[in-house]
Amino acid sequence: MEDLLFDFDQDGTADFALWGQMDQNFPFQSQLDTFLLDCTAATGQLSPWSSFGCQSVFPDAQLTFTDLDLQSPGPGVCPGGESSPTEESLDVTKLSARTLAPHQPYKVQRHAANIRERKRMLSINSAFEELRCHVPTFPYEKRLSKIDTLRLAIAYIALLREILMSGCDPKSYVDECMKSGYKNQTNAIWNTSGGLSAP
DNA sequence: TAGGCCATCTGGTCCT
DNA sequence: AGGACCAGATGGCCTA
Repeated sequence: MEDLLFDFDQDGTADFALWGQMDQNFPFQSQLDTFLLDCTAATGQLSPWSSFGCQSVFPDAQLTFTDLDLQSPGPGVCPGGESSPTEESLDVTKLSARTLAPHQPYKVQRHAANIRERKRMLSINSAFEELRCHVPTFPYEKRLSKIDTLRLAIAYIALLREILMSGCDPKSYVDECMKSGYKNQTNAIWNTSGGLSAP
């Protein structure tokens, strides 16, 4: 599923679509993401190229938050289903004044580590979003998955490299690809989710 | 309903 | 010692 085939013969507009921007279907994540991105940026852990502006929401969350009794009892176990991030954010807000239970140092450390990990993943995700904005897609395509984003980026870079090496006008090069059937030197395929075939 | 994708938690390892 | 990074496990959501 989710096959993205950059068929240069698709229609007469394909060559321009290649250079255009981009994913129109991108739903700018959830309120939570925005919320936590705010927090992340406030703590200076956002990826350096991110352009998200933000305010600190609970910058000291690592130090203040948690009702340890509400923590999940084990890996992946969340009471009442996965506690939605929004719910957790609310909990954090509600509980921010609480102090950490001194007799549960492991849980405190573990929870702090969880928060750091979440922030780290958010910074990775923001980098993926940034990358998605630089990988050409057709407007009607749905949002690229992470793996598709990486694969398309690889293929796109390969194409750009070939254009540079060729010294041709980019549009002429693409036109030539369309006529002859595109196959680049690295055998990268403009096809996602099916996997890039190795050279 | 199965499979894909994703977020989150967790424990281990490495680095500073 | 504490933080960053990583991979495995788990569960939720979405789509064909």
